[in-house]
Amino acid sequence: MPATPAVPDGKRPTLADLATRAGVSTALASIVMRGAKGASAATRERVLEAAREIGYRPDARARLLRSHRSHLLGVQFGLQHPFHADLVEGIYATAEPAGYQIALSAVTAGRGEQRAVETLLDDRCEALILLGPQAPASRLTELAGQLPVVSVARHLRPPVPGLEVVRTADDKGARQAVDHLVALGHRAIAHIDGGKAPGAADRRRGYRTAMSRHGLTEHIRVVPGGLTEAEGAEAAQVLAASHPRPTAVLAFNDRCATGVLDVFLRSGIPVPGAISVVGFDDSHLARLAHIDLTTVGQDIPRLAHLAVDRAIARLDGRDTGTGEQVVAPHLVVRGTTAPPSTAPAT
Amino acid sequence: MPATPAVPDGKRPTLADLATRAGVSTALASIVMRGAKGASAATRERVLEAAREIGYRPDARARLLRSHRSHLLGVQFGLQHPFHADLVEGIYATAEPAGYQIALSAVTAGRGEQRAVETLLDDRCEALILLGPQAPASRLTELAGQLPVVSVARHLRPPVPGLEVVRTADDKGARQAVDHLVALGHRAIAHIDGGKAPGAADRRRGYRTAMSRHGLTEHIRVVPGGLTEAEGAEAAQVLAASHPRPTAVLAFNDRCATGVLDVFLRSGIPVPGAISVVGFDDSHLARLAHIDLTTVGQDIPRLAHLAVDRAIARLDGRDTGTGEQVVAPHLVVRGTTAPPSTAPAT
DNA sequence: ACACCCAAATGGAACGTTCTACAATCGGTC
DNA sequence: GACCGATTGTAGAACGTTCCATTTGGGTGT
Repeated sequence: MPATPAVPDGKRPTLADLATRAGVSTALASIVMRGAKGASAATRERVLEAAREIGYRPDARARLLRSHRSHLLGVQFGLQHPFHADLVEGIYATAEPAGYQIALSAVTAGRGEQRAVETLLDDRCEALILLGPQAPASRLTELAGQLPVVSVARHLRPPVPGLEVVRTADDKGARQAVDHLVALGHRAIAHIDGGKAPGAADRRRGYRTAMSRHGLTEHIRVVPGGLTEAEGAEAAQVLAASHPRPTAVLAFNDRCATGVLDVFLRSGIPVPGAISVVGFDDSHLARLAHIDLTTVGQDIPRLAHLAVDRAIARLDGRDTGTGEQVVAPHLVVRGTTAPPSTAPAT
Repeated sequence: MPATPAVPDGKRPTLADLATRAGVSTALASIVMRGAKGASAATRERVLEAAREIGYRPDARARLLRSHRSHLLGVQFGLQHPFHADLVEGIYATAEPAGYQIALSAVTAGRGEQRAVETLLDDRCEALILLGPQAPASRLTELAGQLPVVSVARHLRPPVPGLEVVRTADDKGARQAVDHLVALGHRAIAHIDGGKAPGAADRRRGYRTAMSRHGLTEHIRVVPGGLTEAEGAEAAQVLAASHPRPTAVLAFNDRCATGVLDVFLRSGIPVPGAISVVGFDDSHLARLAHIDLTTVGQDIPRLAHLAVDRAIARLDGRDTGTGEQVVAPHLVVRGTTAPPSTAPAT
C-alpha cells in the first residue's frame, strides 16, 4: 500500500519511472529488481525504497518477452477432478520455489484439451504439464516435438518419443489391494473398473494378475464402472443383486468407492461386515472420519514434484533419457475392510 | 500440424517470418492475423495460407505488451471448491466468446489470496474476478482503487466503493428451505451454519427470520458447522445425540449435508423417514441418484455470466452504478425431505 | 607512478507485437 | 487531365523489460 498512490500520471509505474525516482539508469534498476548481482548494497536499498514508494511492480509480460527464458510452465487440468486439484496444489508448491511460474488452463465440458493447450502455447510456456490427458498419441507426439511435455497419470504404450511420463504404478496398487483382501481371508473379490480413464487399464491388469497369482482365477470378476460416484453406485447395484455376491470390492477410485458404499449402506449391507470395500487415490474424501475408506494411496506430492522436476530437467538440458517415472503406491488400511463373516461362495 | 515444421531456424516463427513468407510488411501481416480491416481479400488469403504453412501463432505476450488493452480477466479461485470449479467453467463460457482471455490463479493451502492476486496483477489483467474472497475489506478497497474488481458470493457490508458484488440471495434461499420444510409439517428445524464462510451470515439470518415468521422462534437452533463433509458430520453427531432431536436440518451447503447424511445413515436414523435434510448449492454431488439431496440451487451459470459482464461493463466505461447484482436461488426438491413421521417434540 | 583489474553503473539494442502516421494505387467524376 | 475519396499497403516508433558491450572509478601490485 504505497503512500503515494502511483506515478503522477494515472498509468501504472514503469521501470523508467522507478529509475528516475531512484536516480539511476533503467538497467541498474532492472538489476536490483530481479536480484541480479551488479549493484552496490547502497543503491540496491535506494532503488527498493523508491519501488516501495511508487508501488512499482515489474510487468511479467514485458519481462518474459525480452528474456529468452519465460520460466513459465503450462498446466492443463480437469476442473472437475479433485485429484487434479491436489496435483496442481503440489505443482505450485514445487514450481514457485524453483523460480517458475504456473499458467493454468482448464479443461471443461465446453473447452477441450485442444483449446486448453493452444492458450498455453500462446502464452509462450516453456514446457507443458498435462494432467491425465486424453488426447490421441499422435497429438501428444506432435506437441512433444515442439516443447518438453510431461504427461501425468497417463500411461502411453508404446512410449511417445520426447514425452515424459510421470505416473503411479497402478498395477502394483491394485495388487496391494488384492493381497490385503486375500490376507484377510477373502476369495471372491470383484473389481469395478474405470473404463478408458487414465490408469484404468493398468489397475485392471494388476487386479487380474494378482488374482491369478493367488489361484483365484475363477473368482475374477470385472464390473464396468467409471470415475464418478454415480458410476460406482450403478456398479454396486449390479453387485448387490448378483447371486454369489462377492465378499470384497476393489473400486476404480475413491469417488467410485463412495458411490459403492452409499448403495451398500442404503441396501442394508453392512460394510465391512458383509462386504469389504477398497478405493484408490487416498483423496481427502477417503480420509474423512465418517467415510474412513481403505484405499490405495497415490503419492500426489511426489507425482507433482516429479512432473515439475522432469519439465525443468528437460529445459535445463539434463535429459535423463528414461522418459518415465513410476511412483510406488501404498495401501492405506482404514475401516472399510475386515475378514469375511461367512465362507465365500465358491 | 504444419507440413513444414516451422521456420528454418529452430525458433518459433514470428510475425516477421510470416510477413517475409507472404511477401508483405509485418504491419499488414498483423492486420490480417487479428482480423482488422485494411487488407484485400486476396492478400488476406495469402497471408493466412503462409501462416498455416509455417505454423505461425501470434505471441500473446508481445501482443498484450504493445496494445494498451490486454483483454485479460484475472480469476482467483479456491482449488478445492467444486462450487468454484463450476463458476470458473461458466466464466470461461462467457468470457471467451466475448473476446476476453482468462488468467487463473489458484488459492491453496500453501498459496494465499495475496499471492494469487499478485501474480494476476503482474500479468497485467484488466480486471479481477474474485471467487469467495476472504481478504479483509480494506484490502479489497485498495484493489478496487487500482482496477475493476468483482467479488462473487462474498457479500460486503458496508459496500466497498468501486467493488462490484455478484451473489446469490442467500437469505432468500434459506427462507425457501424453511418454508418447504414447514409446509411439510416440520417445526423443529435446525440449521448447521457455515461459520464465517462467504454467505454464511446471510443464510443464518434468512433461517432465523423465516423461523420467526412461522412463529417457530423457540425452535430456532443453530449448530456450528462449516463447508466440508467432516464439519457437517461433526454437527450431525451433535444433533443425533441431542434429546429433543430436530425433525429437519438445513445444512450450510451440499458437502456439509453429505456429511450429515452419512452420519445419520450409519447411526440407523433413516432419511427422510426420521429426519429431513436440505443442502445448499445444488452441486453435482446433490444430483447424484444415490444421494438425491433436496437443496437450494444457486444459478451458477448466471452468477458466472454476471461476474464477467460486470467486469467488462466497468472496462467499457458503462458503469451501471448499482454495484451489486443479486441472483435469486431456487429450491430443488429431491428425496431427502418428507413430512415428519411423529409429532415434533415441543 | 604505471598498468591492471574487478565491481558498479550505463546506453542502447533487442524481444514480437500493434499503432500512428503517411504513401501508393485505383476507379470515378467534373 | 486534374482532383478526390476510399482502399491497400508500408515505415518506424512505441510497449516495458532484459541483455550486451562499454564506460567509470577506486583499489591493488610492482
